[in-house]
Formats: sequence, structure tokens, C-alpha cells
Amino acid sequence: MDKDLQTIADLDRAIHSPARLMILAYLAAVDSADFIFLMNQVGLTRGNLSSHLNTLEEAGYISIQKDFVDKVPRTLIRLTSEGRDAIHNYREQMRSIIDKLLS
Amino acid sequence: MDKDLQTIADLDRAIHSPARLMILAYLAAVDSADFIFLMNQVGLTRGNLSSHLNTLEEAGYISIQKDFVDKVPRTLIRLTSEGRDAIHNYREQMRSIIDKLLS
DNA sequence: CAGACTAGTTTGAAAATCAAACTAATTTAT
DNA sequence: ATAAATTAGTTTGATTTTCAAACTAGTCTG
Repeated sequence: MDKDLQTIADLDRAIHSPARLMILAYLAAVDSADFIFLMNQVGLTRGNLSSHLNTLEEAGYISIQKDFVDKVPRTLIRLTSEGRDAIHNYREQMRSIIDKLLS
Repeated sequence: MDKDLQTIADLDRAIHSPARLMILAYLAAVDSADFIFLMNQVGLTRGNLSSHLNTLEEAGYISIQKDFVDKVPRTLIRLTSEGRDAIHNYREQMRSIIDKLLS
């Protein structure tokens, strides 16, 4: 197969999904955020955010910390260094792709 | 919702799928290709190529022309101008996303 | 003319996505 | 005090997408 096209085939699927790309883009900017705030920023339902966070946690890209603030549960989501590396890597791959696509 | 994140949510799904991104990336470079050659370049099975081409044709991004060369059927796939515009648009959206992601 | 090959399409299973229902705790109203 | 509503999530189930295997239609080869 063509080498440039291989770069596309190799794209990190855990990141590539628009929903997760939004989550990671937001976390990359703020580093950590709570569940509800993140939900409002990315416009996902609670259910979908919950399962996408699960996928990202399984990939090792985020860590999830649960505690209580005034008796109310708070879920704090944080980008891991693996997550930051993966975003960086995705970004370089995507940059290379679009620079060759229709360039 | 956040304006930059909205750009991610608005990404053209007909293009975003890696399989179709490969097909379009290839067509953007060569403008037209036959089925078998395209299949070898992008590394998809015939079945998968067939259905992804269908999706792209329904989106209006490619045109499919069937004829016979020495009694053998040949399927010629060509990027439409809408397809070219859509790629261009996707490329600008993606560029804007990665420039803000981890920038 | 039987079997193999070519060029695709259709179908069916697996995986991903999304929305609705559920859980568990807290707060508010009666 | 307790029933209803709210908050913060998770789980489940349906829909959609993706992929692979089976099928079709025609050609070539022995």
C-alpha cells in the first residue's frame, strides 16, 4: 500500500472519533475538568460522555478521580502524559496527512 | 458549546472515516482511478471498497463510470468538483483544529 | 463444457455511537 | 417525616457504521 495512505490507516482511533477529539481538545487546553463542566463544553449527553471517558481511560489517555465536594460527588478528569503524547502524535500525523491531501 | 470544539463536531463524517479519507486522498492526487488499482492502493477488500464508494457517491463526492475494456468490466472512479470542494473544506477545518489542539 | 479467475455487489456479523432508562444520593416542598 | 424533584453519573438497548464472507455475472483456460 501507498506510504502516505498508510499514515491515514494508522491514525489513532481512540482519538480520531469526533466526540473524543473534542474531549481531548478541551482537556489539552485546561488539563483537568469536572464531568458536568466538560459535558457542557463538548455538548455530549451524560451517558455518552461517560462511555467515551471510559474508552479514553482504557486507552490510558485520561485519569478519572472521584471525590465529594459539599457531599456532592465530583468527577475530575485529567489528561495523562500518555494522553498528551498521543494527542501530539495524532496532531503530527494529521498535519502530515492534510499537507499531502490536495496540497 | 465552545466555538472551537464546534468545528470538531461539524467535521464532515463522509470524509472523516479513515477508509474514505484514504480513498479521497488518493483520488485528490490522481483525479481518477479504476476499482482494482484503487483497491490495491488503499488496501481495502473489494467488498469494503465497494460500499465506501457507494457512500461517497451518495454524498456526491465521486462519480462512478462503468465500461468494458477488452470485454472486462472496468469501473472508473472520479472525484467530482463537489468532492474536491469538500476535501478542501475538510482540510481547512482539520487544519484549524490541529492548530488549536495542543498548540 | 467444467473449473478457475476477474470484477464487483450484497448480506450478515461485529464494533462504535448515541439516547433513553436506571441508580444512588441530596435537596426541596408538604 | 416523607414524597417529589434534582444532581451526577452508569448501564442498557437501539441505531448506525464498518468490515468480512458469501454471492453474482461474466470471461478465460484446459
